[in-house]
Amino acid sequence: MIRTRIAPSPTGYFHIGTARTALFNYLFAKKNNGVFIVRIEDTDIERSKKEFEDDILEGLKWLGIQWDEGPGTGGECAPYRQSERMSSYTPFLRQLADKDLVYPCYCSKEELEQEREMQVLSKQPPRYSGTCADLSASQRAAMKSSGKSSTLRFRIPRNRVLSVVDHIRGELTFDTNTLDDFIIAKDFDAPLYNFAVVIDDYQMKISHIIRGEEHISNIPKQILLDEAFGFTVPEFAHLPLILNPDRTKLSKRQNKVSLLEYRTEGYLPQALVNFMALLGWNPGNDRELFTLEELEKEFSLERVNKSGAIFDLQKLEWFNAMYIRGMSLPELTSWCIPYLIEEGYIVREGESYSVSTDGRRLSQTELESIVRLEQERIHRLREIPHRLSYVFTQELEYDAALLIWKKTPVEEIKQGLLIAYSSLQKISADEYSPENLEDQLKKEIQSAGMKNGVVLWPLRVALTGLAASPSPFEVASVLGKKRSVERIKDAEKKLQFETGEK
RNA sequence: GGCCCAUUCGUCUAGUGGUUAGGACAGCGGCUUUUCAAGCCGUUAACGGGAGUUCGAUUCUCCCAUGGGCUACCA
Repeated sequence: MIRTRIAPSPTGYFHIGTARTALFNYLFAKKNNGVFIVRIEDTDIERSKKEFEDDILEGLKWLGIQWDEGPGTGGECAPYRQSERMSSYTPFLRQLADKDLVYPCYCSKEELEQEREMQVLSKQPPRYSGTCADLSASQRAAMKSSGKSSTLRFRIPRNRVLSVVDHIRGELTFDTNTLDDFIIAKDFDAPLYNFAVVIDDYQMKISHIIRGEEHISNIPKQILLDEAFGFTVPEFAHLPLILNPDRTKLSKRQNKVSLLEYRTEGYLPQALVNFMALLGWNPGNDRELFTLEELEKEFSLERVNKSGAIFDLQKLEWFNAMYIRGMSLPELTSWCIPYLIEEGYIVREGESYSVSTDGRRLSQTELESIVRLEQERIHRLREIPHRLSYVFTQELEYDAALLIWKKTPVEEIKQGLLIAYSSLQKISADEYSPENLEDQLKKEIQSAGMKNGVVLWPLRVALTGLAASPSPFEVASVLGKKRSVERIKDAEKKLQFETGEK
C-alpha cells in the first residue's frame, strides 16, 4: 500500500514550495491508489502557530488537494499533530538510551555556538567536538546534580557508508564519518525533527517520503534511526527545489511565497496546480494543460527532473489567463464578484447585487455580461475592477484629444460621433445587443462613406474614456441604451469645449 | 571549510551514440483590426569547458568550472 505524506511545520504561511511538495505527494498517492496524509510537524512549540496551520490547511483545500488522513479528517494513525503525539516518542527515546545509542549532552547553547564560531573562523568544518560522548556515569551524575540542563544526542556509528536509491536521483551515498552526533531531542519528552519524523513515518506506515532536495542531508540520520529501531527504511524521492529568478531557493524577498497571497492576487487554483505540476515534472510529450484529475492519472516519479526550476511568474500568468478564458461565464462571474465588491463598485443585497453609485440592481445576466467584457483580456481576477471602472462610474474622465482617431480633423470626428449617436438611437432598448449594434453602426458608416475608425474609435472612447478597451458594440450593449447615448452627448460637449477654446 | 546535488534557448522543458536539437512562456515581426485582447503566420535564441571512449558525441566516462542545498537545542 502506497502511503505518502506532507509534513508541514506551521511556523509560517503555506509556502509555494510546500504546496508543490504536497501536490506531488498527493498525485503519487492518487496515481497508485494510495493514501495521502497530512501531518502537522509542530514539535517546535515556540514557533508553531495555529494561524499558520489554518493557513496551510486552507491552502490545500483551495488547491483541491484532499487528504485521506490528517487534521480534521482523522484516520487510523490519529492524531496527526506531533504536539498531540508527544507521549509516543518517549518510549523510543528510552529504548535508544538503554542501548547507549543516545547520550545526554551538557554543553550549553552558548558553548556550542562559540565552538562553532571558532571552527568556522579557522576554516575548520563546524562539528560537534564530542565532549559529552564518553562521559562516565559518575560524570553525568555530577553534571546533573550541578543543575546543568542536557539534550539528547544520537551516537553516529563511525566508518560506515550508507546508500539509498532515490526515486528521482538514483543512488545516494553518505559517509557516516562526516556526520555529527546530532541532537535528537531536547529531553525525553521533547523530540526534535529528525527523530520525530522517523517515528511518525514508521507509525503512520509511510511508504514513500517525497520531499524537497533540502532534506537530502537528513537521509543518513533518518536511516540510522530506522536501523536502530529495526524499522524498514522507506522509499525516498527528493524533489528539485523551486528557485528565485537568481537561482537561489525560493524566498520571500524575491517572490510572493505564501500560497494564499496568490489567491488574493486573483490566481486560480487550477492554474497554480497546473503550473506547479510542470515545475520539475513533465508528461513526456508537449502537453501542458492538465486538470488536477488528469494529473492524478498521468503523474509519475520517473518523469520528475533533478535540477531546480525557477518560478516564472509570466508562465503562471499565462496558465491563469488560459483557465480564466476556459471557465464558464457564471463560474467566472462568481469568482470576480468579491473583487468588484472589494473595489466598492457593487454591493451585495441578499441574493443579488447592485451598483454602489446609483443603486441600480444588477441581474445575474447583467453581471455576467459585464464580466464577459474582460474574460479574454485579464490574466488575474484582480485586474477586473480597474478594467471595468467605466461600467460603474457615473462621470468619465478623459482628455478630449483622446477622441481623435489618427489625426482626423475634429469636424470629422464630430460627424462620426453624430453617426454613432443616430445609429444607437435607432435601436430599441430591448434589441440593444452587440450584434445589432455592430450591424446598424457598420451599415450607417458605410452609407455615410466614412472610415470605420472615424466613428468607432471616438464612440469607444466616449463610452469608456480609455485608449484600450473591448469593442464599442460590447460596451454599449452592457451600458444600455440610455447611458451610452448620454456618453456620446458628453463626448460631443467635450469636443465642443475643446475646439471652442482654440 | 566539509558533505551532497545539479548543469539543453532568457525561463519551463523534450530528446537521441548519427536530429534541420522539438515544444511552451516571454521577446520580436507580420496578418486581422476602431483600440486592447484573442487568433493565425513567421522569427530571434540552447546542449558550461577540457580530456577520453567511439567512425561519430549534446547523449557514455573522468576532470574542471559554475550554480545550488545542507552544515541549529528549526523543520
